[in-house]
Amino acid sequence: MNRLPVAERREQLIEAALAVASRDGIDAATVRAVAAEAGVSLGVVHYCFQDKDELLRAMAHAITSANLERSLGELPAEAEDVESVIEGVLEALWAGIRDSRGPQLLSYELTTSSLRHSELNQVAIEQYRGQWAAAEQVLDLVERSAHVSWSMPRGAIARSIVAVIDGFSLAWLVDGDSEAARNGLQGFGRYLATIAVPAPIEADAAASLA
Amino acid sequence: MNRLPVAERREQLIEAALAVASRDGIDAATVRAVAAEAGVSLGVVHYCFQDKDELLRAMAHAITSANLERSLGELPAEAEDVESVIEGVLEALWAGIRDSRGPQLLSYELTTSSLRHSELNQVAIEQYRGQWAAAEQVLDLVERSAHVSWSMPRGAIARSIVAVIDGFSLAWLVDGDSEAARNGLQGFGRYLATIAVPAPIEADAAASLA
DNA sequence: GGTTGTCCTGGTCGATTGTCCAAGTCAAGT
DNA sequence: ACTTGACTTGGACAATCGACCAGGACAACC
Repeated sequence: MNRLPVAERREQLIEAALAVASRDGIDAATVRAVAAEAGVSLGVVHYCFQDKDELLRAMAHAITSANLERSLGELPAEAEDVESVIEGVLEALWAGIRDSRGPQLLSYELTTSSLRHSELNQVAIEQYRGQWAAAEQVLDLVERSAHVSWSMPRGAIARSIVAVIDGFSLAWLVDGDSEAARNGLQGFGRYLATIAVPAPIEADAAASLA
Repeated sequence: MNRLPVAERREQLIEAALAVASRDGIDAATVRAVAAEAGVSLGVVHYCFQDKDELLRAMAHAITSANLERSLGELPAEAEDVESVIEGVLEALWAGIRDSRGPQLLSYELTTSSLRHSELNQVAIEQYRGQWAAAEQVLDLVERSAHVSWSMPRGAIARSIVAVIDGFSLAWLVDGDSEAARNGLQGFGRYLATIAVPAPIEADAAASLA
């Protein structure tokens, strides 16, 4: 067994916990299973983390960050008409979910666990705050790409984006119908396009017109 | 302890399991906790159910049926314009969820548990089949009340209704913002109204015109 | 080369879990 | 009254869990 500084060992254990929980569910992420996945002995976990809850909180933080990066990582930004931009963005978000079934299911397990166990109280709300913020950044991107603003409060739209993606993702996890999820999100994209309004002439846009 | 025929005892235990799981989460619904909630001794549970999974499956079936009855139970059916009918229907569905936080959270716990544990394999899909069917019946109601049909496949619309309600409900469970959920669902209602088209004259409608 | 402190090992403990069982209790039928 | 069968009781069991600990191993520094 390699000797590692405690900080690196923590990261390794967090990744091991993420692997176990994504593969077999959050209940399977026992201290023993995580230690085995990481290839270390049982005591190491309690040497690096005060207790199991601290490990789970760290894991939750890791998956939240990973989801955020994934969401904002590979968004297409080709300037076209509003509808196409929105469709492309939603398609990219959906592709990220479809290709990570285990972590996505784990996210929902973390949400419900957080709502039941006070030790994980902050996990769910942080998860959603991150997603709502990411959705607002997506709205920024659409605004800049398609030169539009919105006929509804941005916060409300961001919340809707997260809600709709969550809803279709959950259904897809249950029945595996990717096509239905795609179609549903495309329909939502068309709706989003209807609440986009041409942006007023602003400083930069005015400059490009001069 | 009263003596009861096994069938009635089963129902009582299912209700006890529902109470414990709704209040404290699905993990808290241990055989012992359920027995204590029902006021019976430990052995009774295994006298009435082969094992714990059978009890949980029965509980899941009960909550699915309850959700279905609740959804279709108190739908307003006053004939007005499409938008008002849809808004009223969504408001009724949302009210049912808002007033049953524990069971609603339990539903999501059951969904994720079902997706992880093969013993509960059928639970989630039955849950969703029920909800999709209920959503289609809601569409029926709107059609008859407002005399419209739809410019999209009914199945797709039903799936969207369930997805959107799921998504907003989940967010509401996390941050408790009822107003945001209401507003989001109202926005979805306005969208639904845009994909409703006036119904072609049919037999009964034609008769009422004669 | 000895010392110090970090990191790792593997066993052990008490608590909780699902499952099982031998015995007890009670109502109904003969 | 007595038997039969349905229902109940509460303890016992093995398995698994998080937590803890005494000690071994290793690298860095004096």
